Amino acid sequence: MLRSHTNGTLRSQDDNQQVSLCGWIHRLRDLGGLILADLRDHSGLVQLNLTDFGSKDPKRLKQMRRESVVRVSGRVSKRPTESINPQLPSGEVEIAVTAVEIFNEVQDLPFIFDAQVQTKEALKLKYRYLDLRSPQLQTNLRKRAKVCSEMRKLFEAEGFCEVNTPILYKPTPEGARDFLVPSRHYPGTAYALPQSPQILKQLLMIAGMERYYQITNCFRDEDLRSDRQPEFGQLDLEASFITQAWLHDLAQKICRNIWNSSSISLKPLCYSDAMNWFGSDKPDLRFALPAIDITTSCSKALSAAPPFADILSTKTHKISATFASDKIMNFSRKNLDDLITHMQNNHEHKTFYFKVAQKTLSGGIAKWITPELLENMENLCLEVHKQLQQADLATSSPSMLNHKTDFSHGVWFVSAVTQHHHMPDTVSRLRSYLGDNETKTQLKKPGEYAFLWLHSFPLFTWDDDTQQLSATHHPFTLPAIEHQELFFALHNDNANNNATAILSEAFDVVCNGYEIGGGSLRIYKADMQQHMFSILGLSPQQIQKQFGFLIEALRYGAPPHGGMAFGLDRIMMLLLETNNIRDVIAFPKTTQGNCLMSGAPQKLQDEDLKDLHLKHSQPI
RNA sequence: GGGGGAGUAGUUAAGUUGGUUAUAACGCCGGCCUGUCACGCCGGAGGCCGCGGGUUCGAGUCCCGUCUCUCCCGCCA
Repeated sequence: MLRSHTNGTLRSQDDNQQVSLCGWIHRLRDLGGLILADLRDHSGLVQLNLTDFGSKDPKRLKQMRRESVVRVSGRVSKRPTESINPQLPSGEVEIAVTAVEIFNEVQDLPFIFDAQVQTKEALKLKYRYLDLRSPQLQTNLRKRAKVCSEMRKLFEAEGFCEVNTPILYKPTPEGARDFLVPSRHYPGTAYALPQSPQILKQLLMIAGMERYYQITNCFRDEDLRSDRQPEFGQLDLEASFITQAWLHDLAQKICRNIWNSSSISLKPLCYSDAMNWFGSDKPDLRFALPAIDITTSCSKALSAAPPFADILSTKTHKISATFASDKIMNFSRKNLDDLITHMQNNHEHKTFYFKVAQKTLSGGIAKWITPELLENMENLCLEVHKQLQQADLATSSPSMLNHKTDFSHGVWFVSAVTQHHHMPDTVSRLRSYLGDNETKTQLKKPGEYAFLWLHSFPLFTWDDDTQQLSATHHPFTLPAIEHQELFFALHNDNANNNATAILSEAFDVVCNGYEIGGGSLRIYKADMQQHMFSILGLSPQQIQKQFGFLIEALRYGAPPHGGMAFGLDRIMMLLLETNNIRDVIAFPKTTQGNCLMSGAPQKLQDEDLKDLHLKHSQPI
């Protein structure tokens, strides 16, 4: 060992000990007759007293610049009482340094990475290894490792076996664009990097593994965001002979373990309720603020109101309302204008408001709201809140409404759309706007997490672009047990009017408005899987070519099975309360998919292309 | 594919209706300083104002193009 102790762990009990320490010079303070420095390693800081050393060897002292990496030898000594630093765990002692070895001097640093100043993202990414020295990123990476290690313990205890599935695999037609790796041996062919190990883990169930898990990276070649990287961590699992209820309990154990809280419960909420109440399949249930459907009750009352004339003239219109009481937020005229502007960025949607104070209506569309309509809206709203209470959702939130008197002060928001099956997403946007203004609204308490088990998703979604049914979850999802007859009654001829009414055995785990995981029971019979592909518009030839091996495998004794996957990056973002995915990944890429540190992706040389049987489509 | 924001010293920023030598803080270099811990004080060096074009007597500033970063929409089960 090059060192005898770690820096941050030295205490007054170590007084007089002879020590060798390694680390980086964190700061150096030359007071003239007294020279002090902080030495940093993973355990923390300790103060070096370099006064004697510096007078003997001023040349080497000069080399001990900030961030040089050194070994020092010396003796632990208690600091004078008046110089104890209570802020520092090792603040009662310092090291009287007698010898210094400089492993590496340091050039002028490209940025001041331990200062409060916010350095530009691009520069930090270029020197990521320096940025990673910051305490915050160190903590984040260590916390991520801790979560993974706890997960491994949990899965081992539950009888799961970790199996590595290949990174070089096969392009899949579902979902996102694949990253492709051209093959050298077979001209014109390519591997794809997996978007998830979905089929492979199902094959492991057919192989009799019974319980598989893997902590692995998955790849999607789509445009990036502050919470999205081209490769991302997944906590993936699959199990045989299980039910959805079993998966719910396992998911709950996983969340309790990660958040280290035994009181966490994944509260069940079905998809249609989520959409009707919150206009979203991943609502943030730290607060209530549900919408009510007033389409039928308000049409007559509002038919004379000019703002609604256009929308009410369409047959498919939908009108919803949400009440935000003064208990949550006292809206100024400016707040309201900001909010309406924020929500109005889609032409098919319109949102209006009116204020209530002491039974008097004012502002916005107040003059078209009749007393009967208002009464009706209050009753509908109370009814929904009652249902939320019964489902144990958002019950501790100050936004819950229990009595008529709760409506005496506040703002009603009325959203109208020309066409929608469920609540308009204006409802969802209104909720997230109010939620995000927590300094004003105080809807969210710090450190609070609201978990949901979203279930009963529709099996299919109608895709207007392709004029076809697509799988809501993925094409391996088992139709809801009670809807399997309906499923087999579907034809592959586009005349499936009631296909979207068929529910599935898919579910999502939602936390604070983020989808952190999802899964399903899977189809385990060949004929059902084949039928599914044909309903989705695949020809028998396509099915055979792309999924023939899976369908064949299902004929050799496939057990009933199901599983799920958790997004590791999202979970870490929630745990560490950051909204940028770069904070939870060691070497992230930019939003254009570049690695500024290494310069990846890199231009290919002609000989590389030749090996891969590729040509540039245009000169580069 | 579309929209918003940003790019000035090593770093973070300021820069007025276009007008002398482009400011400051931190960092760096030199000097002073015996109890600091974001040490302090004095002095100094350091600039293709992202890149290319245009308007103008004159452009960091106005216009066009382009590159990069960033945030959002589309997209991502």
